[in-house]
Amino acid sequence: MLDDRSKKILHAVIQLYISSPGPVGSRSITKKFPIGLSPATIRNIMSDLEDMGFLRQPHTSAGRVPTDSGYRFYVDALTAEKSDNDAELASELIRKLELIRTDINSFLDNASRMLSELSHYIGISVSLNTHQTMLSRIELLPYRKNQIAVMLITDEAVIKNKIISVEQEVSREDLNRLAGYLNERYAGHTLEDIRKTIVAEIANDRILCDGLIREAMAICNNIFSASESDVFISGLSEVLTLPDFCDIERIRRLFRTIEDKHVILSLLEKISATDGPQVLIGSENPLDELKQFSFVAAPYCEGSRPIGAIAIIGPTRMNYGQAIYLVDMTAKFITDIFSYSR
Amino acid sequence: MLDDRSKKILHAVIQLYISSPGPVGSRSITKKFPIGLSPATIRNIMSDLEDMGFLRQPHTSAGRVPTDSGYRFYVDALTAEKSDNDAELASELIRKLELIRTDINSFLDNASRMLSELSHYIGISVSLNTHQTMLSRIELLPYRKNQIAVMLITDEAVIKNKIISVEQEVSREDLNRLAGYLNERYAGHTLEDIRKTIVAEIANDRILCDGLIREAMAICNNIFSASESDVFISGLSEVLTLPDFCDIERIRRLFRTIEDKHVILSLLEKISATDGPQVLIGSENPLDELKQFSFVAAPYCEGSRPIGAIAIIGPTRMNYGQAIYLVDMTAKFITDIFSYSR
DNA sequence: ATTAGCACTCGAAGAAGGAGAGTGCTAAAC
DNA sequence: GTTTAGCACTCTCCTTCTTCGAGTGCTAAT
Repeated sequence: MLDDRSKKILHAVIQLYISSPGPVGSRSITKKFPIGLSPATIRNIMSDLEDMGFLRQPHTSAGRVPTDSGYRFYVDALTAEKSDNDAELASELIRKLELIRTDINSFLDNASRMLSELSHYIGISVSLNTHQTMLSRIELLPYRKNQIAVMLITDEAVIKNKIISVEQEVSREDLNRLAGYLNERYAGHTLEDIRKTIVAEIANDRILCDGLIREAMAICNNIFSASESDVFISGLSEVLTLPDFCDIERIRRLFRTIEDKHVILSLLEKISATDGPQVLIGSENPLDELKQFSFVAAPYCEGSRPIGAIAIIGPTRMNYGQAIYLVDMTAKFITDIFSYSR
Repeated sequence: MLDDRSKKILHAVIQLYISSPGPVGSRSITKKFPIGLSPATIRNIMSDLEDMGFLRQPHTSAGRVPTDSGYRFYVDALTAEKSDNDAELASELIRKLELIRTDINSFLDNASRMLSELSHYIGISVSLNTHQTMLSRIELLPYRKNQIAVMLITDEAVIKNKIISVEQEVSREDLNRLAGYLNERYAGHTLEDIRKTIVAEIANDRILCDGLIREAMAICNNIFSASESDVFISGLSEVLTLPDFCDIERIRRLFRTIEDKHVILSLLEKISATDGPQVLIGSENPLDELKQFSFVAAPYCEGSRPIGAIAIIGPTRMNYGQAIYLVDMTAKFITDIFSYSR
């Protein structure tokens, strides 16, 4: 659909714009890129690219700026040809990934931090709560008065623990019996299934329950009802250095949006349905508040089941090649960790 | 040291400045505050206050702005007389505090969120790792291949769990034996003490250890070495609405500083040594990057031992009365939760 | 088909000039 | 002696105007 020359010029505009913001003029292209064409010719081509919707003029007689579709075209070409990468970045990445491996307890925190440090954009990592998580074992322990400590050991790296309150005190023996029963019955099932089963049982036996069993049922219901996912966000300070973020109100809205972790979570849940790195550019983003930003995300898996995701949020004027590389490598690395430690 | 009239005027300047930034002039004081004095007299007094270091002129022929010492004087007077509070704020606070009580699992996250929502500044909450935490019980469970899940149940609300890697696989029975041994021997001791004892034992028995015991010792050392504290920060988007934060570079430095959780942690550790709400105003702050901001913090305790802290960070032009009220009430509330659930 | 030349456009940056708020000082009033 | 009115002065902020320069689109020449 685009001839080779047009493609080259589009890429040139985008690369210049990424390296420094502000409209790109025809002359600066001839200076930085050795295409054997004069500024006038380039102007004509740029005008064509504008008609096709890949470029845009902020105002008459200004240079051109990429549109979201322009970036989209660029990114698609990029992923097709697997860009060559900065060796320095690669070694830095590998060094930091090893750090993640050694501290499995806070790998999510470390991953988001690492992504933001290397990309200089916002780094995000989440553990997804797909309800497909499988229960390996459950432990119930008396905690304080009228409280029970629950430890859910799942097949993911993250152990969930929770304190729940109960109406009447339950002895350690009863807790052990209950835990034994739950393990025998539910180990190997997904949390979602267990929850459903328990709800059904409560409904059925409502009348004949004696005190302890009803208490036990309430406990189970509590345990398996809402299990939160973890969300880690780093590098908010990084994006403040970018000239793209000179408008405080825009940053505020962005921060406000991502401070609400549910939003991030549901977005990444959708994304992790497909595998490999996903890129959402500006208006492609489903959320209004994020339509001025770009989003590079990839799920990480245990086996073939996605159990979390990592992402980078930055301006649409993003170094996509680098961001995709970072996200892709990191997601694969984490997936590897889960595979080998099986 | 200050006569009554000067005090009133200082308070007037600060209150006007807090309600809207920009130098405060003598005439606006006479308009808003019914002190029976003319602008000229007030000018004279303000000039005196400037000599004493409580006020400052941004430039000749501009109004006055409070200095850090000015705020300090104001805050000291404030805490002495226990300011009367907004009834609406109070009821809102109580409503949200109840939410904290019902969800003990994420009370820190909720507390920081609540503080930022009510104050419109940055809300922070941390659980301190003072090494004085007492071990109630330890559970060891096989996790993945060559990994063990450890659950430390302490006398604080927060259960710490951790996955540690071991060199050789350890059977479930051995883990149970080890856990039993540790519980029998160390339950009731502080984590710090336990760590020291274990290090000493490793040093002593280095030569005679057989494989399993050495492995066990290594595990223990790993468990009790570094246990992280939790830090929750909310409301970064809130402060971006403030006119004080028009300088992006300043915000960036602030965000950069508080994104490094160690900094926050050590600051709050120091603060929680003394009880009751603490206020650090601008330059009183030990950290250079925070010298342009103010810090209101209070520890929460279990019994009399501080086990965490909550705080508000805002501009020096902060509504101190409200911030102190919020922090104080919240800290007391959390302390209460720990006392009653004993 | 490409390129040089040229008139034109538009924003950024700087200069100039009020307007306004507020001060400090002096002299009068209480 | 303290307080106040009056007044000249200062400094910022905002608006307007101008200039400058980068870059375009068009036309004619290559």
